[in-house]
Amino acid sequence: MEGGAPPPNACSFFSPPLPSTFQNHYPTFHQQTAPDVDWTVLLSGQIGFEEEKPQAQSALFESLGRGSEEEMSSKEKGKMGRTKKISRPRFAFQTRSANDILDDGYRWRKYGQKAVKNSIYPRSYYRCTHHTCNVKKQVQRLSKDTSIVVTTYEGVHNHPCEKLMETLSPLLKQMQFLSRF
DNA sequence: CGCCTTTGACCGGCGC
DNA sequence: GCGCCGGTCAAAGGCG
Repeated sequence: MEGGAPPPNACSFFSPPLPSTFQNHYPTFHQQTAPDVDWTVLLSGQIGFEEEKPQAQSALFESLGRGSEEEMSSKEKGKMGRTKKISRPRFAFQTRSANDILDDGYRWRKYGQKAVKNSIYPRSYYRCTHHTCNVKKQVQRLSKDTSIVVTTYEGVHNHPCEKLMETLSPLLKQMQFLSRF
């Protein structure tokens, strides 16, 4: 389903298909990515809301072994306060990389790992460590092509990216200093 | 000591 | 109702 040749290097990944929301919220991707990362497929190039999902994305979800991604949209079960069923933006993309974990500038805490059907590799579940932010992501290596890692983001960060701030703050200080003259 | 991963248990949805 | 499956919890342990 990946139409066309995969972009050869990491940075070109950002050119056309990247959704602006993604760039806004994961600004450090192009700075932090390891050299061995080869961005192969960005699914859909848009935030995959549950109502309208792009073809490529549903195709990926199928290839990941999940029939449908509507599982989050049902009513509030409210048992144990465990489920917050809010319709959240979610999208997935594939990368070709030796390590499963991409450094996207945010801090993540792993909260689970499950073996999934149709895949010899487990799926890992991560949550953003920021208190007020409950963005999640799933990471899974494809069993068909073991060099490909599929990352699925769910939700939008409601706080700045710490690593970006770290990188930027000395620059900002210098700019402030220079602007006084 | 704080933050993280690991890991088995638990829960809900879904198909039969 | 039952069993499978995916997602989450939480205790325990590791590491700097």
